[in-house]
Amino acid sequence: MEKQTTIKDIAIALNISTSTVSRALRDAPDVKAETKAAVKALSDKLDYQPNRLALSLLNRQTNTIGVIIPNLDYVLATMVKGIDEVALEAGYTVMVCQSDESYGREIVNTKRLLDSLVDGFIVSVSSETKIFEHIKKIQDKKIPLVLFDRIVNNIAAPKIRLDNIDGGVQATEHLIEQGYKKIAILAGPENLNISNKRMEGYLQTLKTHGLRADKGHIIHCDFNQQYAYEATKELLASKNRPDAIFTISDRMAIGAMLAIKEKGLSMPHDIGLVGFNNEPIVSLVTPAISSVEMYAFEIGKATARAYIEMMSGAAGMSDQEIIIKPKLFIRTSSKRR
Amino acid sequence: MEKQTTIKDIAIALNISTSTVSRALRDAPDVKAETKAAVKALSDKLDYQPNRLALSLLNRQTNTIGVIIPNLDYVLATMVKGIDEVALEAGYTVMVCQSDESYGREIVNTKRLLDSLVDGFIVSVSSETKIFEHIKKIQDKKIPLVLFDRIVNNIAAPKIRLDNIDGGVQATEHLIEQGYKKIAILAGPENLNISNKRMEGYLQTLKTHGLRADKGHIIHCDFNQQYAYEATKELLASKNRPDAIFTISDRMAIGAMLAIKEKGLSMPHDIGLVGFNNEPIVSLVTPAISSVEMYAFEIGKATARAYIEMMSGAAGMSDQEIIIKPKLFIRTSSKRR
DNA sequence: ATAATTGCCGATAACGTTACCGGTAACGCT
DNA sequence: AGCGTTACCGGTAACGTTATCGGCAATTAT
Repeated sequence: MEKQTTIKDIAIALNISTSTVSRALRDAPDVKAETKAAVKALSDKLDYQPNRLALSLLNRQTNTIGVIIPNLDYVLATMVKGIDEVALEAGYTVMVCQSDESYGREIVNTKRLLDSLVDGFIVSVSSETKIFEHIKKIQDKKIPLVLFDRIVNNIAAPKIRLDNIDGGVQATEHLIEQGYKKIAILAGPENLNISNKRMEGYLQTLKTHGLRADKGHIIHCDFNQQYAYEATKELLASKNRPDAIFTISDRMAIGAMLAIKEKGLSMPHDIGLVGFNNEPIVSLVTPAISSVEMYAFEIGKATARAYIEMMSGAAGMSDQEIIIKPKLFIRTSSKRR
Repeated sequence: MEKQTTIKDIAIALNISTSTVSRALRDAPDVKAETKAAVKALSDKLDYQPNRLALSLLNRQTNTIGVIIPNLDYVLATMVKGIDEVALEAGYTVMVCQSDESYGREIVNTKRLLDSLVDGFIVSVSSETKIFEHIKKIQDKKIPLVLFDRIVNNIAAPKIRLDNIDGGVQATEHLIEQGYKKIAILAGPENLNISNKRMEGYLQTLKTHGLRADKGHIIHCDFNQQYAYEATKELLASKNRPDAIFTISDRMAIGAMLAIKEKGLSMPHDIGLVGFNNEPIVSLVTPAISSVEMYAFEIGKATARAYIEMMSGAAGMSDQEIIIKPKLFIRTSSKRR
């Protein structure tokens, strides 16, 4: 709250002009060595720090990245960590705003950051978002934009995401290989792209192996353990009981596991289970749950790098799509051979 | 990247002065109604948004809160959510920086936000931080500061935290009541205040009931499932095997659970287990783990409220300490009566 | 010796906004 | 007619910083 020391304070104290102080601090060539020394000594003593607001106003850039994410669950927090690491290294400041999976909050956050606080955006859209006018508005203003994880297809921007189809393929392929025949899937909300892609991989793989997905074996439910638990209970009570379940998140896998145990069924013998995300928790429950690693930290880092590259004016970035390959980690819950 | 519409653009287009535009936009009384209407119409059309940098520079305040936290685990992410909610409501923007449990990163983050980007701080220190000069520097500059969760004792600032001692008491009291006699504790790093306070509650309660803590039953380990798993394995193999374990986090509880199961012991019969944080996961594993709820979301909201109160110049805030009471949720892992 | 260069520094404008002061015209009052 | 009041608006300075230009003295080149 106290007024910060400014370049002017130093100038007055040393009886020179602010211009000279500014130059001295930036080590400009046309300043006498002793003047430089005096300025630097005093600026250290007064603990001078340049006012970033003034600089930003002048240069029309803030060196701040606005990151908009739907929540702070394990995966997104890890991605943010990756973004943070690379961005800080490159001298950017990161501003994280959660939309809390709400379309309205996402719009408010976008608007807020848009009034000259950031000079670019890194966005992962909320599961509720179906209209993308606010995202397009960013581009209309020619403000750099990178999309990651939960991307939007019909917007031309660098996109960094997991190969979700391949994740679904790997999980399903593995279950089939282990001899499971009736594989169910617990998917997320219907309009959630990442969920649909994982399911696409699942359906593809079934088809490749001449299997057909029972309609009742495809469940959409909220990204939530409780729903997964209940959905699994129903699945297990149905007449055409599945012998394996692929869930598109680990939280859901744990919900499913609970229902399976409650029913007195054993994994991997009676039921095979594969999750997604490879959260630390999956290797600590019993049985340990097989899960698809999505390299969230890497995705975060790649996202920040793409942003930086775009800022540095690299051409042809606008439709670049970086696709990270997932990898299935096989554990007890699905290994019966 | 395109230049934003400014007040000047509107002024020129309407052939009036910037002063008038400014007044019109702020609904000042001394502007003709039709001028106001024209200005507003054009500003809507051009999608004018005031430049916050210019305003901040002028008013010497940014309406931005710098939040510095050690990581983004479940508890802290929940707290940040609480801070976010209240702060946004009150018109503040929140800037979150993770120190990644590193003293160095914490200092860098503090310095970065200090150069006029925020006008106040909300801080939870990293587990590595033992020197608090960077925190004191904030106060030296008379910049508002609120501490939460992992607070620093010898700094005079509003503090919002859990009653960690009481959490330890509740957990231990419950285990004793259930008939457990040899209760071990898995604590965190030795200099971590929140861990030590929970342990203090544990020790107090043992004493109250005439029990003595075996030295070998007090384990310090990193906030990490893997370490907890190994520590528990050792505990269970020791000659004086405990009949209950209190862990100061749920992640550690799950690590402990894994070791207990591996040893073929049953909960709650052979071993009682109580965790801390009450993360959603604990009710989804088998057996469900008793855990101390710390109301992280509430702590976050209370923190933001304290910050706002302080900013509004309320006197006598400087040493206020808000202490949230925890509550033990009893589940299968420790209920044997 | 004169011209050109170099070394060093100061003044000014600009970034976008608002607070403050001052000014003009129209109106009403005595 | 002369005065004060009101309604409305413009000009200027300021926030902290740097880019640009120009200026002066001292040094070097011709």
